[in-house]
Amino acid sequence: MEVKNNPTMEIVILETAERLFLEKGFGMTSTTEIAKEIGCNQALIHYYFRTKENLFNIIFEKKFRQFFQNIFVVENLDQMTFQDKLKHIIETHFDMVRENPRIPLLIVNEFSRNPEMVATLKEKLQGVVATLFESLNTDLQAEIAAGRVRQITLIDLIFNIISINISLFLLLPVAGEIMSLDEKQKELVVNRRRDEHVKLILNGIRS
Amino acid sequence: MEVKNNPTMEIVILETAERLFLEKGFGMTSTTEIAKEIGCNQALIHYYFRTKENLFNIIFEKKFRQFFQNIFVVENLDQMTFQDKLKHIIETHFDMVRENPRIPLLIVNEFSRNPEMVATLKEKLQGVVATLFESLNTDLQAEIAAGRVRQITLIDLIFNIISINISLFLLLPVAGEIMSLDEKQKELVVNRRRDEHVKLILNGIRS
DNA sequence: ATTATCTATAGATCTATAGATAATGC
DNA sequence: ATTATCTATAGATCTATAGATAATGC
Repeated sequence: MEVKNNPTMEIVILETAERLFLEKGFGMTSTTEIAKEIGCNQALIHYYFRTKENLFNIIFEKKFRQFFQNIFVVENLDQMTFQDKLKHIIETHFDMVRENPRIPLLIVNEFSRNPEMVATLKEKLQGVVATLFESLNTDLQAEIAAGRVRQITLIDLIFNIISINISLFLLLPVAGEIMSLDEKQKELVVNRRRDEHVKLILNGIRS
Repeated sequence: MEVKNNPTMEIVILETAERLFLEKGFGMTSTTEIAKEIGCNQALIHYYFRTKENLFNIIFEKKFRQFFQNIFVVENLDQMTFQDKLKHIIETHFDMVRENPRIPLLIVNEFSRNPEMVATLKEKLQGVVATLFESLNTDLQAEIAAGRVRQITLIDLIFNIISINISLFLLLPVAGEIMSLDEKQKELVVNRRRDEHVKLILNGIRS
């Protein structure tokens, strides 16, 4: 129950493990490798976190929350039109995924390795986004009633946004290789796609 | 140089390995496990395929080709309008991904494990789809010129289609769990999304 | 004879723990 | 004294190969 005096090593382990788990996944990352990367001995990893599974779960939970809590971090949208709100939401989400491009892959892979983990975590974030979604749904229904937006459920609309944003960063490494893009070109593509996603979603729900 | 007399076991190994690699990935599938699943001894896997890496590469190459060669399997579109062609392409692609929902994950994961593999394979399918794309691009440019479609590159349009279709099947396991959907409900979602994808893409490129 | 399958095993991991030593906080 | 770090190692894999035995094709 003491406050840790020197949490540096614990943090270094967490950061290094996070990087390696995100890069190579659970199965292809060993505690031996984490230790070698840090420059300490392998027993130290287990001293702080007991098991590899435990270390992974701590990191996974953090990343999972980070991703889902920030699905739509949106404030001060009250004055905006529905179109502008949506544009803002798409762009905010896009930027968040750009900053965390490997989390979706981590989650998808972890789900097939251990579905219970996701099952456990989902309860913890139930209702976090509910309020935003409720207000957004009111707007959406109003737009549909006014004939400015075609018949579509909020869930489909949100799924469209998440899908298009996530898959860009999932596919970019492979697509970049196939199309022989260097880093600079990839960045141009990302910026172009950001606008394209807004256009696609906004146009895509017109009536 | 002999014709194999009894290729049954070789095929059984390929099929079992394919299933396990698709389910759990390269790192978390062992040749021991493949053998146990089949009911033979582990040495047999190596007798037929020498190394695990080699076995995986054979399967990966097959899946990679299967996925990219069939990106758009489309025939007899000549009589159709651009809208109908596009609808047909989206639905065909959707159905292909539905039949092979785990290939995208395999490719994305393999790329971060071994980028050279993808680099090697891309050359082999260069130009396979080029002809279709060329004819489709002609149509697209005509539509844009006629003012029926907004300014968009063919590559962005295709990327939109692939993205939205792939991410549904990548995300469905996790999303289904989070939304507590059973298999029947998931199937309903998939059917609903199929129509939604067509609407999204077609509406999304309107001018 | 040749090919397929098996047993056995080498050698390289990998995870986790026990127990020794070094560093740190009173 | 307590906590952090290290060395050493047990025990469980895992991949790959060597060499024995069983099955099959002439």
